[in-house]
Amino acid sequence: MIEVFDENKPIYIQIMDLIKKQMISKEILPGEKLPSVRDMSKQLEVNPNTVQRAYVEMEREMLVYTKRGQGTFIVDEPEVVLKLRQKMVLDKVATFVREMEAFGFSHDELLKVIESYLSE
Amino acid sequence: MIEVFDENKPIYIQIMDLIKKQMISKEILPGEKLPSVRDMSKQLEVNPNTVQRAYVEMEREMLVYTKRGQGTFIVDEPEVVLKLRQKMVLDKVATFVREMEAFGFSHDELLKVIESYLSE
DNA sequence: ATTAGTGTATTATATATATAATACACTAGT
DNA sequence: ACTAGTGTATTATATATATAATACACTAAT
Repeated sequence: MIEVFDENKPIYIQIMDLIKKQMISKEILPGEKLPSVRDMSKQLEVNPNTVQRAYVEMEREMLVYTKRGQGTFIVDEPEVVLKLRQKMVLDKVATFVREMEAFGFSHDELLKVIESYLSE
Repeated sequence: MIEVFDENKPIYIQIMDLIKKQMISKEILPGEKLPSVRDMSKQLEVNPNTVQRAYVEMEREMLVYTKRGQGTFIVDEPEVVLKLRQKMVLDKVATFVREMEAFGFSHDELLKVIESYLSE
């Protein structure tokens, strides 16, 4: 499995994160078809059942839907993707801030660290 | 197990992260004794073997050492903790930036999102 | 010597995760 | 009707993770 987000997580979770990332960055658009379970499993060098599990979970989260015999598709409503984007961005920022605070960083220090990192 | 960092990770990894966080934020200092395997397991409501595994892994990483019959201790050299802090902070910042970029955020947008989050 | 508190080791069991191989069912195009 | 490409289901196996219960070995204090 390719490393896109975090290791030490189950592969099926990593696959879900990968697809969500593609939805958010508009690499896949509402209504578009995902690679078939078999294709995706070859692409990621992962067992088809693992991809299947990721697809089923995402269907449960109402982010994709399935047409039997045809494939699995991203939901058609762009609003859903927008909300996902907002939620994931908020989550990432909140987690980052919380963890930096846990390290003893003030908000000012935190901003400075990022700025200095970005200016390299 | 208490949720301090990330779920979807093995508990023994979460325990290691928890201790590292305490080292970095100076909640535990160089040379100090960690809670015994049995105490820690009660504190975290986790099996003793799981705590043991976390301790062994951290000894492998040279962040703690063990005196048989006495306990497990944070390394004595403050430099080691400083290096850990630098490494973990850099890692967190880099990961955060990388993931936000993957979401399609420019550096400017990224800074603005954090600033607006912090000013709430 | 005894005791209490340490780390350490062993064995068994359960659950989640991942792979593997195979089969079935639906859909679209020919 | 046939075929290729879909999702879906089943069964078996392996590995990592976590718990549980127990025992052993070392250290310090009494």
